[in-house]
Order: sequence, then C-alpha cells, then structure tokens
Amino acid sequence: MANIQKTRKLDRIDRNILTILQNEGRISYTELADRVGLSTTPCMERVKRLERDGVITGYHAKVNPEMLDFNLLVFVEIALSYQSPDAFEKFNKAVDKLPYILECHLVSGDADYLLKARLHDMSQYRELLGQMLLTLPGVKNSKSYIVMEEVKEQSELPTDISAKGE
Amino acid sequence: MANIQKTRKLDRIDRNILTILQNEGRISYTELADRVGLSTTPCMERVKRLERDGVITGYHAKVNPEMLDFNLLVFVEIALSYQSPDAFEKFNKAVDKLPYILECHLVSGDADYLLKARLHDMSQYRELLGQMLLTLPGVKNSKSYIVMEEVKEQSELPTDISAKGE
DNA sequence: CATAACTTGGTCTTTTTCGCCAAAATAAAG
DNA sequence: CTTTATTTTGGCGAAAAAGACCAAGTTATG
Repeated sequence: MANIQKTRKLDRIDRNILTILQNEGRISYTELADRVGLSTTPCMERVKRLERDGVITGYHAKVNPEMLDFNLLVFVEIALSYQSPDAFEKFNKAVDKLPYILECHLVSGDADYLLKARLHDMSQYRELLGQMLLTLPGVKNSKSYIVMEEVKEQSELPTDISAKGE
Repeated sequence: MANIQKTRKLDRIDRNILTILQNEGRISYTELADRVGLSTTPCMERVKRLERDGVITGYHAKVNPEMLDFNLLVFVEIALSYQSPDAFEKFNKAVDKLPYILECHLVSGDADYLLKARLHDMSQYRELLGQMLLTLPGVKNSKSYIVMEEVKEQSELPTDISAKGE
C-alpha cells in the first residue's frame, strides 16, 4: 500500500505525554515537561505534533451528568428488518441532531444500531424511543438496557505497547 | 428533606462555560471570559466553583483509537444465571484492572453486564472473552456486538434547560 | 557532516491574587 | 410600612507570578 507515513512512530515519551494529557487535560506545558523529563520547548513541540497528526483530537471537560439532571443512562438496540440505503442516511442525520444521543454505532449481526443516550427521565426516554421508531422505516424490534449502576466509565485509552513488535 | 444545597443553581453563564469547556478543554481563561462576556477574574472563579462543586470532574485529551492501534470496538453483554454477592464484587475488581474495558454497566433486565471495550484485534477479543467467562462463575450467556461503523461518538452533554421549571 | 532533538535565555501572554465597586438582599430603626 | 444600615454576591482592573512561546546556540546520532 502507498501509505505516506508522515506520522512518526510514537516513542516512550509520546506515550507518556498521552497518558498524562488523557487524565489531566489542562496541565501546563511546564509541568508536563517536568513529568516526562524534558524542557518545555520540545515537550510543547511534541504535543503540537500529536495534535497535528491527529493522535490527539481534542480536549474536553468532563461534566457530571447528575449535575445537569441526567439521571438516566440507557442503551438502545435497534434491529432493522430491511435496509434501504437512504433509511440509514436519514437515521444518521436524525441521530446527529439529537444531543442526548451520545453514541451511535452500526454493529454486526443483523445490521443493528446500538445507541447510548443520557436522558433526564423516563418520559424523555419514551419520547426518544418514539422518535427512533418514527424516523426508521423498517424497525424489526428494539431492546433497551437501562443502566442501574455505572461500574466503570473510563475516558483513557491504554498507551502501552503490549507486545506489538517494538 | 434536609438537603443542604451548597451548590448554587447553574445560570446561563455557567452553562455557557460548560458548553465551551466540554468542546475546548484547554481554552485560556482570557478567551473563555471574552466568549461568555465576563472579565477573566469572575470567569475563573466560576470555573473553579464548578470544579469544586463537582460539576466539572476533570479535563481529558481525547486520543484517536486507531492511532494507538485499537481497531476493534466491541460491546459485550453478559447475563448471569445466578448472582452471589461476591461474584459481583469479584467481577467489578477484575473489570477495574483491565484498561481495555472502557465502560462497564450493570443493566436492568436479568441482571446483565454491558461492557464496552477497545481492543487491538480479534485475538485480544478472544482473550478478553475468555477472561470474562473465567472470572464470572455463573455466566448464562454472552452476546457480542462488534462495531462496524461509529456513526456518532460525543463527549458533550447538553447544557440547556429544556423545560425544567426555570 | 548534517539532521534531529534538546537546552537556555529572553519576551510576551496568561494566570492568579488582591483590593475595590455596584447592586441586591437582609436586617434594623424610625 | 417605609427608610436606612449592613451584609452578601458578583463583577472589575491592576499588578505580581507563572507559563507560553520564540530565537538563538548545543548536544547527540546516523
């Protein structure tokens, strides 16, 4: 393949930077540099490069859902009986517009969608489900997983190499 | 109820700040202040208060999974046939230790777990599944949703009031 | 020798602290 | 019940401290 690999391989320091920034996104370059054992200039250059290369795609404050009255976390599985090309497109657009739908994935099996939504209450849940069924033409069935307890919710990806030809 | 409400209600400016910080977590206080129409001092005070009150729980750089060779996103549903108290505890601990498991939820229905994991490849997936089945004593069945396409992945929660007795 | 990566030092910007001000709310006095 | 203090709340601007950023020169490394 003609893959123009502009993006240098990530070394130990880069991965260290990624680990730290994933957990402390507002850390100063000075302290970050200290922690990874560099002076600020090359450290900043590395961060800027990671951003340019698309390794770091953004920085985000995490907000406690309960503080915004999102008391309901729900996963919804939607199975389509037939799939016309524009049904998918139409659905994707609808999903994009709804800010309460945090994730939407097209999963294998029988061409299902898996949605993750944070909602205020049950009435909003019913509203959402209604809207889904309206938007999609050929819904075979839908199954909901209402979350009783969030055991783990991690934003950090592991950065270690773990036996990958290094 | 004797709810000591230390946390003041969020006003328009607070919500504005939250929206911006959710999308630009490394923005400077000076620019943030500009955008919300305040001078830096009160703006910073508000942010600090939002952090103290637990509205903002952290700041995180988002890393492109593909850049770290995570090519596989999978949701795993695990149903337990019987649930001894320490089985849950044991499972939770195991989940905590595995960095590839990004989310783990206890969902309603027949006391199932729903996991979200980012993995390098299929062999790691098999490895994970094996470990799950070993860790949990009474697994009735498990179903996997392998993600073919990530239609939407949003980190931002809506901050608008949307008809909530304001 | 040349390139890549780091260091140092200086300048400009941002952060953070501090004292002050205005408006609103609360309390006291007439 | 109205008027006048007093506290509380939220905001402003200036100045010191810290950090970001830039332009050299310096050290590794192939």
